Amino acid sequence: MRIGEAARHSGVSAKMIRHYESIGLLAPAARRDNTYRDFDIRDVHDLAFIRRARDLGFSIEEIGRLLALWRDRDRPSREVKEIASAHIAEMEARIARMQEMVATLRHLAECCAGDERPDCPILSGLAGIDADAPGNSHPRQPDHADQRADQR
Amino acid sequence: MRIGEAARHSGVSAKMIRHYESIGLLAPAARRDNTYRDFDIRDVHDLAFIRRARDLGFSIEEIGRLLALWRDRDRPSREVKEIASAHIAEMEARIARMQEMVATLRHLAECCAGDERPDCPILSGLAGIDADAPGNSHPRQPDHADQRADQR
DNA sequence: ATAAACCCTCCCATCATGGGAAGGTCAAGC
DNA sequence: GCTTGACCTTCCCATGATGGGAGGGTTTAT
Repeated sequence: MRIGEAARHSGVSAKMIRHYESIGLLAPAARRDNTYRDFDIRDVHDLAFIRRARDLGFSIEEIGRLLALWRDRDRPSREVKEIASAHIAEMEARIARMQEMVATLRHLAECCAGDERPDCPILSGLAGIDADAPGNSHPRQPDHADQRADQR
Repeated sequence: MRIGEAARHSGVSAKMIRHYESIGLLAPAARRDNTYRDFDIRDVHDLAFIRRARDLGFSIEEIGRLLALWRDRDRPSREVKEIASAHIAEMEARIARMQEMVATLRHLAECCAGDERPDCPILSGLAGIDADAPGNSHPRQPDHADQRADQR
C-alpha cells in the first residue's frame, strides 16, 4: 500500500512516516517503481506501535529503544519496564512542576478582583511583591539570580 | 550596567535578554559607546518580571500582554485575570492529559514482571493488544485512524 | 487528453533556549 | 606599550515533533 493508506491505517501522518524514516527510527520503506514507498501490514503495525507510544508521551529516542526491544524476542522485560518506569517518573515530575505553577498562580488569581480597577495582585506577584510575606507591603529588590527552577 | 550584570540580577540569561529584545518583547536597550547595551534598575525589573512569568509557565506572547498591562496604570485587573485564568485552564488540561498517560502506562507497567523473561504487557499494549478487553487474547488489527488524541 | 488524487524531495516555521564562531572593547598587570 | 582575560557584539546553527507549502512527477478514471 502507499503512504497515504499506511497513514490512515496507522494513525501516523504521511509527513511523520517520512520523517521517522529519515531520522532512522524506521528502516527505509520498500519502493515501487523506484519512487513511491510501498508498505505492508508489518510496516503498519510498526507505525501503530509508534503512534501509541507517542500517545503515551514517549520521546522518539525512547520509542527507538522500545521498538528494538519489541523486535527482540529474547529481550528481558526488565529493560522494557525500566524505560517505562523512568518515563512515568519523568512525567510525574513534570506534572508536579506544573501543579506548583498552577497552585501559585491560582493563589494570585484568587486575590485578584478581576474588575475595572487597576489594582492587581497577579501583576504585583509577577513584579516581585510578595503579598504573603509578613509585614511586607513594598516592592522587593530582585535579589534572586541563580535559583533556576528547571520547569517546563 | 552591562548585560552580564543585568542577567545575574534578573535571573534571565544574556542570551535570552538579547533574544527578548530581538523579538520585540522588550524595547531595544540603551547603548554605551554605540556597542554595549546599558541597563538600569527598571530594565532589570522588567527582566525579573519576565523571569517570574516564565517560571509560572506563561508563553512569550502572554508575557507580552502581561507586560503591557503592567505598564498601563489604567488597566482593568479583569484583563490580567482573564489571561491568568486561561493559562491556568490550559495548564490543567495539560496536566490532565499527562495524568491519563501516566495512569495508562502505570497500569501496563504494574502487569509487567520486569525480570529476565521476554513476556511484556507493556510491549503488548503498545502493539495494540488490549489485555483488558474481555475475551481478547490475540492481536487486534489497527483499525483506528482518525482519533487524534491532541496530547502533549 | 485532461483532471483529480496521489506521490516525491526540499525548505521553512514553530517555541524557548543554548552553543559557538569571529571579532570588538576594556581594565589590570607586566 | 603590550599582553591577557573578561567582557561584549552579531550571526548562524541546533534542539523535538510536527506541519505547511512549493515545485514537480505518477497514476487512474473519465
